[in-house]
Amino acid sequence: MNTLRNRVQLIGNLGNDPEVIHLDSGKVVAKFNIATNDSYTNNKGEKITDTQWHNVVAWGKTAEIIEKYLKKGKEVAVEGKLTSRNYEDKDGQKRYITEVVCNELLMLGK
Amino acid sequence: MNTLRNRVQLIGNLGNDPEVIHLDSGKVVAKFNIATNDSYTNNKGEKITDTQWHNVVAWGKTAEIIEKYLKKGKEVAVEGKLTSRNYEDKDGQKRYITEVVCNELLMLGK
Amino acid sequence: MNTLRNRVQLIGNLGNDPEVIHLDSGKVVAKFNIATNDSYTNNKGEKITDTQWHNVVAWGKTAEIIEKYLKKGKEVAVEGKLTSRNYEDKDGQKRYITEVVCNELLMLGK
Amino acid sequence: MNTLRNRVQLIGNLGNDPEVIHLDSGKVVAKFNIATNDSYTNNKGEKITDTQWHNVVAWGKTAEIIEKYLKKGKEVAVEGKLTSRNYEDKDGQKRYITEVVCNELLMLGK
DNA sequence: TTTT
DNA sequence: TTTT
Repeated sequence: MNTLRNRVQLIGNLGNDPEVIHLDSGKVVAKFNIATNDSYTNNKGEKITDTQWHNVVAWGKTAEIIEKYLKKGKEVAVEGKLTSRNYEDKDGQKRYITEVVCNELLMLGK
Repeated sequence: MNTLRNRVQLIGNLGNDPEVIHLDSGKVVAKFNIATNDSYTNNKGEKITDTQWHNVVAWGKTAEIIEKYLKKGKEVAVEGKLTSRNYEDKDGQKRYITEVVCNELLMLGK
Repeated sequence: MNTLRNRVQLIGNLGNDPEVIHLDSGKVVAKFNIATNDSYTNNKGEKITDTQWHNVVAWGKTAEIIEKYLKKGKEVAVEGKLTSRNYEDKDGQKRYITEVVCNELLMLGK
Repeated sequence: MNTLRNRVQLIGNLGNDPEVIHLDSGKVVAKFNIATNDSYTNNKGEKITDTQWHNVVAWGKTAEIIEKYLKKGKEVAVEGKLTSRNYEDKDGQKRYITEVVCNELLMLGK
C-alpha cells in the first residue's frame, strides 16, 4: 500500500463520540467526524472562518485506541487515505460517500 | 489559511482533459479527475488493485498552468485542501460533492 | 518555491527559548531546537525511545509569532524545507549544519 | 514508530549510483544522495535556483528495490525520518551527519 | 475516466 | 554529485 500516492492529513476536533463496532469476524471498526477550522482574512478585509467536516474510518488496533481514548471535542491529528464508495440508502437511492481511512492517529491538546 | 490542518497529497494520472473556465470576473478555474492506483497483495495472497478517483479544482495561476500543460493521462502530484459542498442537481435533489482544492501542482513523468 | 519537492514536518517540544534577532535590515529571524520523540518496541521486546533534535530557523511574520508565543518546552508542529549550509567556526574550521527553514507553524497542547 | 511526528518528503534526482551493502547479519543497507531543485524569482526579479543535497539511507526491502532499480540521475520521491548522528572521522575528529532514513520510495519519470 |  |  503506497501511502505516498494518496494521503490526507487533518488536524481538528471530533464532532461526535466515535461509533465503534466489533464485527462477528473479530474485526473492529471505528467511525467519527472531525472538523477542520481554517480562518483567514479575505481581500475585503473580512475575517472568514471555513469549517470543513470529514468522515473518518479506522480499523483494527487504531479503532481500539479510538474506542478507549477519543470522544466528542477531542483534538486529534489524523492521517489516512482518501476513498469514495457508493451504497444504497434506505429508499434504494444510490449514495456516494467520501471517507478518510485512517492509518495513523495522534492525540493532541491533552 | 493553515495548510497543516487540512492537506491532501495525491500522485496519479488524469482521467480526462481538464475543463477550464474563464469567468466573467476574470478568474480562471480548472477541474479534472485523477486516479490514484494502489496495488498490494492481500492476506489470501491475491494481488489487489484499488483505484480511487478524486475531483480536483484549481484557481488562478495554477488553473492557467493546468490549461497549458495538462491533459488526459498525464501523471501529476497534486496538493490541496479537502472540501465538501452541496448543490442542487437538475432534478432539484440536494447532492454532495467532495473536492480537492489544489494549491500546488507538480508535473511528473515527462 | 515548490514545497512539494522538499518538505519536513515535525511535531515536538522546544528544547530552549527561541533566539530572536531583529536585523538592521528590518528582517527578523528566530532560531530554536525541537526534539521529536519516537518510542517503539524492538524485536527483542525492549521499549526503545529515540529522541532526535532538529535545528529550526524562521523568518519574518513566523519569527515574530515565535518571539511572542513560544518558549522552552512548548509543543509545536513545524513545517519547512530541509537545508544544509556550511560556515567557518571560531577556529577557522569548515562546519556543516542542517536546518529546517520553517514556513508554517502550529502551536499545540495549549 | 510514529511517522506523523518526524517526516521528510523529497522529490529529486539521484546524484550518484546507490552504494548498497549486504551486511554479515543478512541485513541490507543502501545509501545515496538526492538533489532537490527549487527555482523561483526573488524580489529583485532575478531567477534563483536553490539546489539542496540530502543523504538518504534505506534498509531491508527498500534497500533491495534501490539496488535493483535506482541509479544516478533517476527521479524519485522519498519519504522518511530526519535523523542526525555523530561519528569519528579518520583523524579522530567528531563529525555530525544528518540523514533521511527512507521508509517509502516511489520511482518517477520512468 | 487514468496509469502500470 | 542530479535534473529542468
